[in-house]
Amino acid sequence: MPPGRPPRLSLDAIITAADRILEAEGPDKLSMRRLAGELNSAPMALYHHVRDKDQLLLLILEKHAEQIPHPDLPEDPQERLTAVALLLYELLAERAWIVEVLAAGDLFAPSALWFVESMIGAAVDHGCTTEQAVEVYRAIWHYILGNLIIRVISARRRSRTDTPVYGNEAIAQMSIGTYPHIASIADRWDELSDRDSHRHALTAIVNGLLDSYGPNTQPRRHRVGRR
Amino acid sequence: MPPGRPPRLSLDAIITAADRILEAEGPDKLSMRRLAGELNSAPMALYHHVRDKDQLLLLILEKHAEQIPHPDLPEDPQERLTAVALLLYELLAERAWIVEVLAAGDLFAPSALWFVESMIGAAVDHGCTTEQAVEVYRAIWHYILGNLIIRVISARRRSRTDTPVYGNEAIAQMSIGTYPHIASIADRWDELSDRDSHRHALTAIVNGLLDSYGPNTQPRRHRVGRR
DNA sequence: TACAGTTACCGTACGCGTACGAAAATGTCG
DNA sequence: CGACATTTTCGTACGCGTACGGTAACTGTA
Repeated sequence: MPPGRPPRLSLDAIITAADRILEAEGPDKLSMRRLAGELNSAPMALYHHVRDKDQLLLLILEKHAEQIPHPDLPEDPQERLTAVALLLYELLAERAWIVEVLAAGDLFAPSALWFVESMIGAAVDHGCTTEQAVEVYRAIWHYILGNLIIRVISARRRSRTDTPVYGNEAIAQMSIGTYPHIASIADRWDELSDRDSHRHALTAIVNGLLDSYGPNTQPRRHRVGRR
Repeated sequence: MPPGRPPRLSLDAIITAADRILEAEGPDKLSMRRLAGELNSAPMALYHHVRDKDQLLLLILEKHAEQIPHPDLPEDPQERLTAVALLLYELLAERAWIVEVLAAGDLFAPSALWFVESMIGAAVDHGCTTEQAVEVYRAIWHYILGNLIIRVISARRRSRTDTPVYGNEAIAQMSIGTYPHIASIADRWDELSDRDSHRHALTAIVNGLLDSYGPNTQPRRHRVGRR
């Protein structure tokens, strides 16, 4: 029996309670004070088990990641990389709350390392050096993160207030004459933005990255001609 | 002379003061209370001129954007798109504080619309339809944003505490055996992450996107084979 | 029993963004 | 001179994350 005051809280209980609030009432309702209340404890007591709120969210993500089965993947490296990236995207998109933490680092919960490994592995199988594969992985990750952040944040803003996003009027006004392309689609901007084109874009990005580091290919700083 | 209490504050003065704090002491020091103090005013007085802090930051960005000259660009659409994207990236990377607002929407200050227009225009010149060009632009923007966010946030974390990022120990432990590729570069992870490979990645992404929507090309949902 | 060591908890306090409504300072009108 | 409408400023208050230092509850040892 270890010495010291016996714990009343436990990391597991904290994570479970936090996850429950998250699922039931959304990320806005999850605060350290609220969580402590739920656990009949003081807010600062949580900080003995958790460094900060970000780490708590990360731990919740880890818990989720553990339960995600690893699917069978295509043989072809290029297809495989695309498939994993898409899978990762969709899993994260279902959990809007993580976006706030994801930015903190480029790797996530330990259990989610599988995704990193798969993506780097696919790039290596395709012919990349390990260093190149890491760069490919990071580029894809940056794209996914940027996409998620914009999607989540603007969705959240829409749900809070009914005023449209910041500068839509700016588009309409500024662009006439000066910015012909923008003007020509200004009225359909939101529609075009909402369309989930991420499948196509992700595929194209993967192709572009792998092509640039392809087998029998020296890294090219700029590829000017087409094909 | 309009009726009503004469203003003591002005939007311009607010923006200027905020920008000064930002340049001089960094984003951490810019708070609404501090800013109000600087202007010999009460915090809530600012909110008559500005919707919220995010909008204030956006206005500062707008002020910066006005002063950025529009450079000459390459003729070739593909090169041009890459050049604009790189330029945009570098301009934003110099202003780490904006990252926090950028997420709020996919377009930024009105003056920055020039970038959007240039990128969409280049894609159109390359042979994209307008709709496709918007998708290309957004994909590139997502990548840039994701890259910036990770770069800025992790840099900020490093500067605050000297403890390394979250799960580096997790990499080292978890990955041995299970995740061979990660294990093989675990010790060099930070080094590889820091390397600014964004030029190459951005070029490759642009190429991939334009190829996928290229001239004489039907939009392909998945391109499986190579070349 | 007394005391030290160790672990877990918590009370207080700070600065943050900002919602809300009252108050101040001007114009105009009767 | 009021009375009023209009515009701007501001005092108060809420909930947030969390730094800091104290206290409580247990173990072992003297």
